[in-house]
Amino acid sequence: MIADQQSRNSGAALAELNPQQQEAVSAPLDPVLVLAGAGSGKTRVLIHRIAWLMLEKGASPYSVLAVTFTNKAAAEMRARIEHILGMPSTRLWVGTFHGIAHRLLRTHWQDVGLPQAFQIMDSDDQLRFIKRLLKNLGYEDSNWDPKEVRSYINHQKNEVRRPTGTLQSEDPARRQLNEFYRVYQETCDRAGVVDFAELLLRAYELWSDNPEILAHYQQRFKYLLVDEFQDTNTIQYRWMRLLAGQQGIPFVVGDDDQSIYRWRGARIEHIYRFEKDFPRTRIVRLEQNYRSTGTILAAANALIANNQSRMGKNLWTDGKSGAPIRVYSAYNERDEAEFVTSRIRDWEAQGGVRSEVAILYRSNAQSRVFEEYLINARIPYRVYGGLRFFERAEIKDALAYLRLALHRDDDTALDRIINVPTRGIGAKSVDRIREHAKAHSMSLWRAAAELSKNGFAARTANAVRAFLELIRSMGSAIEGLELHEQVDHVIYNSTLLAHYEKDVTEKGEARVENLHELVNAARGFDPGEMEEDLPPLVAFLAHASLESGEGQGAVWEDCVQMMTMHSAKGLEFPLVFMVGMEDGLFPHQRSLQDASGLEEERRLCYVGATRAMQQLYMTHAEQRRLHGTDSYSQPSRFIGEIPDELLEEIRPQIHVSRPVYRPGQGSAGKRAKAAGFGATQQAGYRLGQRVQHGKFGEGVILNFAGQGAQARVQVNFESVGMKELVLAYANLEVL
DNA sequence: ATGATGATATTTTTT
DNA sequence: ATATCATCAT
Repeated sequence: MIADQQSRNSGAALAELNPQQQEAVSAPLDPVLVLAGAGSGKTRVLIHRIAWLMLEKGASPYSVLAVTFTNKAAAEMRARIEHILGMPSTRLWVGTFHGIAHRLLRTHWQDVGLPQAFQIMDSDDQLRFIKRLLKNLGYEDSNWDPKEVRSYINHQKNEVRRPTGTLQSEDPARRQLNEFYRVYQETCDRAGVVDFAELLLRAYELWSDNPEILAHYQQRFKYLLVDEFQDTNTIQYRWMRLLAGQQGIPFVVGDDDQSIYRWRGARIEHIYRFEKDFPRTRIVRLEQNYRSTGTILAAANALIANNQSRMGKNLWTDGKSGAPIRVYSAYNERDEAEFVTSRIRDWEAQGGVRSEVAILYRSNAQSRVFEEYLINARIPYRVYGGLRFFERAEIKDALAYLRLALHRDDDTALDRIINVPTRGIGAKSVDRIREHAKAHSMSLWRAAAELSKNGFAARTANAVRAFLELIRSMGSAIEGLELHEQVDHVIYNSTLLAHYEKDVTEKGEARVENLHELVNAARGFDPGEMEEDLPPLVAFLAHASLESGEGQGAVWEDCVQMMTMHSAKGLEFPLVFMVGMEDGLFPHQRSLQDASGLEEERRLCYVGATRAMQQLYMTHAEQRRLHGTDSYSQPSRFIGEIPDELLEEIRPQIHVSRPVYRPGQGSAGKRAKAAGFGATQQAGYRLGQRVQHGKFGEGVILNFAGQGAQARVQVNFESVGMKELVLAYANLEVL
């Protein structure tokens, strides 16, 4: 299921590559832009380029910097490089932009004015931080949404803008935001915490402000390789341009048609301007696809051709054209799930492997119905996405204790756990601690200490003192312990464990399990060379912030894979279901405002379709329960953009798929409600039946109501949407 | 200080 | 449907 299966150890850098791949891999030592379509072996080319540089050009591993966007991709890349070189490549820098920036900052903390033991805030920490600060500054009533403030600040940073540089704005609201940004940054600096965007910005400034340091790295990293180049945002691009300078040899690989992260700052334009910024750039196109059938590629090509702004590429294959793309029109989301489930059963019956099947959807909420049906059919599945290990509340709580035990002045940590588990220090008291801290510009810790001596009522004072003492004793108790013993000590003595053990629900059990798993993670923690000079606990905490912990405790069972189309990027599956293909859902309603939003949705659809190797299904529902109410929509326009001759419409089964009653399942009530809506057939009509109306045109029957002469029917018309008609007068023609 | 109740707003995700 | 958040009563 990982892309690029052809990668076998070839021994030589150029073996088993097609001519275009070879051209890219062995391009002269000048800047190279590889435009690589889906499934054309782009990561493979990047890896072989590194091997080629080292084996053919005698490049030292020391001179190579390879950058990716996710930790998973970085790990995979390192493994594949080691595989192809046949030796461990510890000297090679392979990492994410953030990981590399972090490493630079740990080395050069003095040059960028950070404390040696600076802490990293993940976006959740950042949000809490902003909320707290907003409160502190009395912005409570101004209807500022903390999330919007966060995205504003991050956006500024991603665009390489400091508050000082942007303060002069005409718009007063904007000026206020910038002012807040300024205070936010000051507060971060004082607390010695760094958010994700700040990692990149500081690393950028490290170089832009210190020519001699920049020169050192420019000399060292002669070869700079970037994967998924279309996902770079402004700061990342400027950073790599700085490093490349005049002498560096960047090798970037990307696909403008697979750019789906504009909403988080990625700029496709970097692909377009690359050859302007780097003279003598050689552009290589990889258009031969090794993944999908001709039909799937033809559909994907036709679809993406509707986008105006693209560099242009056409995927081709010398393989078979394969089966048509099958389109199923369900009449509601349950029918859709049942259809998919039954097709997966068929796949299994024919000896297919479950992990070769993927259900792809636009938004996470859509997974639920499929889970229900798959559970019922006893088909194991795995849902990707959702909370990762280190993002779970109980884990973050435990880590906050550790952080506080390590640095008393870590306000973010203190704020998080001062009353977790509840120990009688309520919001009011915490507010007073904040006030005091603010008034005397001191940390929350010191403020709490001072107020506990003089200023709180006896009961609160006692509670606060007990808390302070708890942290102090933790601090001294964990000194000198092994990392996993430190973690173990904290989860017990913080009473977090006992607190969650009281919760006998599944949720509570999972939390207890997670806390134990945290001890395990600490036991198995290997700082790697990036952080080997740091104290283990500091390294562990940085690791926890930077790596959210994908794949923690993953059970390797043969499972159907369920995920959003976003997270499917880079993966491939023999059998793919793209579900919820409805206008409003996909393309998503909120992207329909402007053309560029729609184009990004189309690229997402392109990404989804090109995941499929052999068989692609697209399904949509006439009626869908969304946010608790029913909505009705038309098939996605993207289906219409695929030539008819590539599609095969699957007629709804004659039996109306009414959920079967299953004894012992909890949601019988729900089901009864759904089924009890009315008959599923009525005098020549059935649910899902296409009908023609004199005035409204074509539509689909979604419901029946009433009896005899009052019998009514709900029809979703293509032109006017939902209508309820009295059968006796409607004069519907069955199609 | 805390648990219950009602209003609100619901893409996509990595670091 | 559901999760999160503010407000209110205990």
